[in-house]
Amino acid sequence: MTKAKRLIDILLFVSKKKKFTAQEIADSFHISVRTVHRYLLDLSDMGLPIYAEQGRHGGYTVLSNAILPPILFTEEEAVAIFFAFQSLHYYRDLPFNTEMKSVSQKLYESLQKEAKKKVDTLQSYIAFWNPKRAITTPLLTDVLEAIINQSQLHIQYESKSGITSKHIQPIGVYAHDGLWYMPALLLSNERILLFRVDRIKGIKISEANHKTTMNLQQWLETDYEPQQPIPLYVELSSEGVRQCLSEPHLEKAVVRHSDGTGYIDTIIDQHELHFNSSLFFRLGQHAIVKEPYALIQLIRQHAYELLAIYPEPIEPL
Amino acid sequence: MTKAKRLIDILLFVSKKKKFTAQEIADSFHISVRTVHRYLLDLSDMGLPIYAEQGRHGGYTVLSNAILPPILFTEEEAVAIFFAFQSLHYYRDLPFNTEMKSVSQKLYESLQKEAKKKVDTLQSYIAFWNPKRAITTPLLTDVLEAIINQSQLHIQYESKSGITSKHIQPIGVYAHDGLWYMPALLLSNERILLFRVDRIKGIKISEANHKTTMNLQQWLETDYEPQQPIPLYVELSSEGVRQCLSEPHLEKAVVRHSDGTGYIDTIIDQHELHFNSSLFFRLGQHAIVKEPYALIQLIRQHAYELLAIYPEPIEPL
DNA sequence: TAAAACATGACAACTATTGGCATGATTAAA
DNA sequence: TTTAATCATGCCAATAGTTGTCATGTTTTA
Repeated sequence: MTKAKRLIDILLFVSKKKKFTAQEIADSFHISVRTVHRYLLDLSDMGLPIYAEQGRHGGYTVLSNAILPPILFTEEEAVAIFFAFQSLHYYRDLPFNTEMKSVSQKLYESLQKEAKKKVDTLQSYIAFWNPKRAITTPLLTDVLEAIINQSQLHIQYESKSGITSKHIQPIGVYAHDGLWYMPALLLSNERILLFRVDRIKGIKISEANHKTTMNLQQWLETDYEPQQPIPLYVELSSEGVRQCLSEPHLEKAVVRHSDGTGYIDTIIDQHELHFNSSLFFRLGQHAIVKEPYALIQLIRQHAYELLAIYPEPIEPL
Repeated sequence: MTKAKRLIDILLFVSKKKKFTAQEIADSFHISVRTVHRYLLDLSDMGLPIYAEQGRHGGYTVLSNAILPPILFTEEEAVAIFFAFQSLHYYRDLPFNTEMKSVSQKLYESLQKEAKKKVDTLQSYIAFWNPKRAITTPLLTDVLEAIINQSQLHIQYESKSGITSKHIQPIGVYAHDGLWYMPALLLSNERILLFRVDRIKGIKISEANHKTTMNLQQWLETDYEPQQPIPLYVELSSEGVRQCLSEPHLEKAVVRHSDGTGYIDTIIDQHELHFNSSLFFRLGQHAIVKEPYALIQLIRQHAYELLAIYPEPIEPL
């Protein structure tokens, strides 16, 4: 076992060092240069992408990035990795795409027949679907890099009012429903805004300035405390209950009676009114809003607006 | 290198066989029993969970599942695996949860300081968010197993009309927006329906009957051919364009003028009318429906219904 | 009690690895 | 042009590691 261990040690050493001479290795490991040559030949045979340059100032160069010591996985673990990769299948722009391919290949080759079959089955019966959008996110990788380095950014952003320039400190990125979002601190007024990465049209990286705010986890888990709290009370039919349970921002507030019907009794923010009016419009008689009056008014107003846009036809036929 | 190779061969052999005697290995590999004992000691030292039972009918037993030959990963590849696992972080019920944990641990231990830091950063700046629902999907693993075995199922399903029993042949499962869905062939009338796995309240597995229909990939990629096609024509303000581009089922149909405004000109199915009416209600003046008349009527009708539900208050104040 | 298994030690025979030396090829700088 | 630094490869004796055989124990079950 002594040689194998040595080989692994040297593998790790050289894959990290990238460029070196045989003499250096010999000195580091207290072995002869002749043996180093033999070892490197072995590693090369084992698949390490290494090449040598002849002559003065020559030496060996390893092409791959730093390599981890060999790891033993169980079949189940390999399947779990495939499963996780599967979950990203429907994203269009992804960092680490090439790496995931090479991992898949290495793993798949090592699997035995049955396990290969299991993976194949898995991939044909499980998916993590999200709308495979026509929208591309070409700047995702750049944004990601900037975020990991905690840089501040100047971005060109496409919003309602056209393309504007913004100076921001990103908090992180997250994917949701097939799109990538980036909450960031707007440095001009110290407010946190949410950007869609596909709407970023240009990036310029400023020097890192380490203005620590919150991290992404915190941001995602904030239970946005309503700044202008308004009580919401809605009576639900059983179908209304079913539908509202599928609305992330409301599901926790749904109370269910034994007969299947139920109600919502919670506090929402002023800003959510508009969003909710759209929901309760859709639900119609399955959700009767009792409070707040503002929401009822909003729904009514919407209804009137629409009736104005779509007037009674002259020839109804 | 000869011994290491042997050891790996034996490792794979025994991890697959699980229970065996030293003599069996000796015969299989044409080596002496004494050497087998020595090898097994080596494997045990290397971390293979193996134990021996003494006495007649004794022998060795390997505790882990089948093990893959050692694999070399680059740091980048390890990071890619973490990244993929990250994407599943917001799911509540997942198969392979324990395996993913053990993989993470093995990988993380092998990483060097810098790479560890990189992974840590990654996890605090990237997320794949989906509504971390209160809804649990306890039967997911069972459903999954049934699907992989291509079994037919009798399920207790909670639908609009209460809990009913259905005899189905699942096509697959997929996750979307934090919930798990299962398209399946309803055997009573040969139609394909979509079930929500969290609404399955009970499962009974029938014998596999291999009634091949379509696979999940096909199902997801079907561009549901409209059975009752209706032309849809909508004029959009620039804000309307922006919003409709975020609607998966419409985005491909949005045409943009140079001034930012645009229009939708496509064919939809009769069944999608109701869904669209809700969308275009929300957009109000940002999206003016010109065709079909049925959709306009639906929006008007909705508006009237709501006005009936929420009548003009007696004291408007 | 005998048989079937693991556990471990000793040792000679065998095999693989190592280091040292020699030779050659290639390259860049003196 | 020469020299020094480097990889590449072959040979061989010294050294180190591995193997098989035999011996001796222990544990468990028929």
